[in-house]
Amino acid sequence: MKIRLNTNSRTVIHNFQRCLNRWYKAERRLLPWREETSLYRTVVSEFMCQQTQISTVIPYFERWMTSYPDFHSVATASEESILKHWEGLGYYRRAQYLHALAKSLTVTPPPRTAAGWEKLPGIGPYTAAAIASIACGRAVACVDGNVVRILSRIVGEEAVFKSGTEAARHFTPLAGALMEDDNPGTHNQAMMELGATLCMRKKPLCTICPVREHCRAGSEGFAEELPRIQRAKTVAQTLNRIWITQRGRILMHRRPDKSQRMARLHELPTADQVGFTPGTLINGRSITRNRSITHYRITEVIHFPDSLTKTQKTKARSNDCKWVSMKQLDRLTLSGPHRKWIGEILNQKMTE
DNA sequence: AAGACGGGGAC
DNA sequence: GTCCCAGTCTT
Repeated sequence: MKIRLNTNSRTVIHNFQRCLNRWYKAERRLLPWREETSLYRTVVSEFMCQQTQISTVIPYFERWMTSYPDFHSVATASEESILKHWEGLGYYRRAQYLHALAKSLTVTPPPRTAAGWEKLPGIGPYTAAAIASIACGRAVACVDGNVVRILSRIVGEEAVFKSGTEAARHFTPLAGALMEDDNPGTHNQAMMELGATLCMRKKPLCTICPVREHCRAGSEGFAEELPRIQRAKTVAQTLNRIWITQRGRILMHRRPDKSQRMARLHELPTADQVGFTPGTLINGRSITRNRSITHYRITEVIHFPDSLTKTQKTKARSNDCKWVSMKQLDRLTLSGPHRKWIGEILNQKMTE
């Protein structure tokens, strides 16, 4: 007999909800934003959790709450400080959107509906539903990567989706049909918790799943193959950067305000920005580091030229490069990998 | 609708 | 190495 979740049966839906809920109450993890709840803590946790694993978020969340206990303290903080708290977490636009959101809430009161939240910066369908359900008690289902994975397995959906976004849209009606009107926030968190701790991408724990009797792929043994989502092919890139110091200062590049990525963050200047042609760097000392983000694999080669020509210094200045004292370096916001590499280089130099 | 975003954990 | 995570925004 094939298992097929009948969403027209109130009895079936009710049973699904009850099994899920009972499991969640017994097994849920204690997370900082669950132990103490507020609208503010929900909003901050949802921003930090976008495309980021919970375990990565927790220390950032704690530090954030110590520095910024409420929306007001975020709204009045400098962007420099906001970005510094986000250093290493990635997707820095989230911090800038959260800053803008806090400022807007000093003018307009917080929305009470998902549609209202979705109009605010950095909030899309998922985050709007999460905040509206968890903090405002609205019965809207959130569909994140966890929920897509669970629902694709429950119905045994073998179609290939072109993107995660398309898959989320596809499963939104089903997620809504499974929604528990009495306790929307708990239901949504239970779904995501199930995805994070049992219905995992690899080796899902189907034998102890509270809703296994409703799951087609689980009962037929192909849960691990779902969902099927097309991924972009890995693209390799190489970037040459320059490490140049002069009288206790280091040359750093501040990314422009309008930069799509990492606006106003600092980096070691690229060879291009300082006017080094590739050929002139071949024989010099260098180190190589790798980083990856989404489907990009970036090899960064950091070169250590002895000095810059006058022309190169002029070019660097015109490209937003500035000499920064080593002491100030700690206060700038760098990307996570940059922060790490610079630390490694400085340690190396100390022991030379 | 597709591509950018530019971190990092878990295999 | 690959996959994808409590996704959103721009083009």
